[in-house]
Amino acid sequence: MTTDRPTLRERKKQATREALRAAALRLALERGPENVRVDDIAEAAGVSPRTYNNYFSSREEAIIAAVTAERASRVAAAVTTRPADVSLADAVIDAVIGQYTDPGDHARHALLMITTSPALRACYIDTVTAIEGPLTEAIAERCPGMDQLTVETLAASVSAATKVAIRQWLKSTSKAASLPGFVVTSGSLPDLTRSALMPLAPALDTAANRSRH
Amino acid sequence: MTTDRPTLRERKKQATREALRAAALRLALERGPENVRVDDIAEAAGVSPRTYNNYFSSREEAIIAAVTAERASRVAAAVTTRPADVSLADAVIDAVIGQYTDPGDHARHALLMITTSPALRACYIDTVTAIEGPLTEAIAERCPGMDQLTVETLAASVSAATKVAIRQWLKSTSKAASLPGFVVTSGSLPDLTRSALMPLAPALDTAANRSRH
DNA sequence: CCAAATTTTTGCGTGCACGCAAGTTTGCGC
DNA sequence: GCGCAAACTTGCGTGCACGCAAAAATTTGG
Repeated sequence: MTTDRPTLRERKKQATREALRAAALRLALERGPENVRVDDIAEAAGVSPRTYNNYFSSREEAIIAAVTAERASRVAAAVTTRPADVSLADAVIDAVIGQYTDPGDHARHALLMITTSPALRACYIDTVTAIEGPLTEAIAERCPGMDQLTVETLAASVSAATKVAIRQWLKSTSKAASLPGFVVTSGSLPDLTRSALMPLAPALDTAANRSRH
Repeated sequence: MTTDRPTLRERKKQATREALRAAALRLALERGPENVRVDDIAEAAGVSPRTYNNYFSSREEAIIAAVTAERASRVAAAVTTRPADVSLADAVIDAVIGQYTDPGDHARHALLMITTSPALRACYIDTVTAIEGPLTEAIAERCPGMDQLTVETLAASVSAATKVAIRQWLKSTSKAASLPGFVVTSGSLPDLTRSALMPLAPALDTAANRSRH
C-alpha cells in the first residue's frame, strides 16, 4: 500500500539515481575527481556501468547533479511564487539570486572541488542552461499575454546572464592569487549575479508592460 | 619570398583545416552524415585520424565549420562597422541578421542535411555560442564607458536570443508537415531572428545610454 | 497466483576524444 | 647551408558514450 502513488518502479528509479549521485560525489571527494572512473561509481552504487549512462550522459554529470539537483525547478517555482505586484525583473532576478546563493555546508567542499577541476567547472556552468526550460514556463505563466518567442528570448537571456556571473565567479575564486589586482573582480556570487542580471531589467520590464496590452 | 606574411607554417595549418572541412562536408553530403567515420575524413584529407582531433574536437564540428566558418568574426566586424549614430540595438540586431541571413547555394544542401541529422542540429546550434566572444569585444569597443560585466551580459544575451531563433527555425523547417497549424511558426530565419532579438533592444539601449555618462 | 505486456538493466560492440611520448617538420640565428 | 628550438603530426593506450538486443524485474489483467 504505502499510500501508493510513486508506483514503486518510480521509487526504485529515483533511489538508483540518488545512489549514483551520492556515490559519485563521495568518491570524487575522497580520491579527487580525476581518479574516479564511471565503473567505480557504478560499482559503488550497485549497478552495471552501462546503467550509469542510462541516468547520466557524462562522467561529471552525476557529481554535479549531487550539488545542483532540483535547483532549476526551484528557480522557476520561486518566480511564480513572487507576489503579482512586483515587477517581472525583480521577480526573476531575486528568484535566481535566491537559488544560486550558496546553500549548506557539505556543498562547500563540493563547490571547492568543482572550482578545481576544469571538466567539473565546465559541467557546472552547463547546468545553468537547465533553468531555461522551467524559467520559460514560469515567465509565460506570469505574463499570459506575452509573445511566446519573447518569453523564450527572455528566459534564454536570463540563463545566459547567470552563466556569465558564474563564469566570472569561478574565474575569480579559482585563480585568487593571480596578478596583484588589475581587475577588481567584484566579490560574492549573489552580488555578481545581481550585477549581471541588472542590465536585462529594461528588457524584462518592457516586455512585461507590452504584454499587458 | 611570396610577400611573406602568413609564415608558411600558418598557411599549412589553414590548408589542413580547410582540407578537413571540405572533406568532411563532401563525404557527409555524398553518403549522409551517419555514414562518415572520422577516419574517413582524415584519410580523405591526407592526415592521421589523431590529427583530426587536433583541429576539431568532435566529428560534427568539421562539417559545421565548413558552413559557418568565420561567421562569428564577421558578426563582430559588422557591429563595429555600423556608423556611430545608429543605436547599439540596431547595430547589433542588423549585424546578426545580416550574417545569419542565408548565404550561397552550396550551403543550401548543407543546411538541409543539417536539419535532418539530430547530432548536426545540436552542433550547429552550439556554434552560435562562438559569436559571444567576438561580440563582447565589438560591444566593448563601441561603448567605451560600459561596465565589463554588462558588456558580457549583453553579448551572452544576444547570443542566447539568436540561439532561440535558430532553434525555432530548425524546429519548423524539420517537421514542416506536422500537425495542421496550431502554432503559426512565423517564417523566414531573418524574421525569426529579428523577432527574437527585438525584446533585448531596451536592455541594449539602456546600457548604451547609461555608459555615455 | 499466473501469464502477458511494459519497462529497466545489462553485456557487448563500435566509434570517438584526448593525454602522452616519440618522430617529423618548420622557423631562425649564425 | 647548419643546427637548435619550437611547433606540428602521429601511434598508442585508456576511458567514455551510446545503439542494440537479450535477460531480469515490475505492472497489469484475468
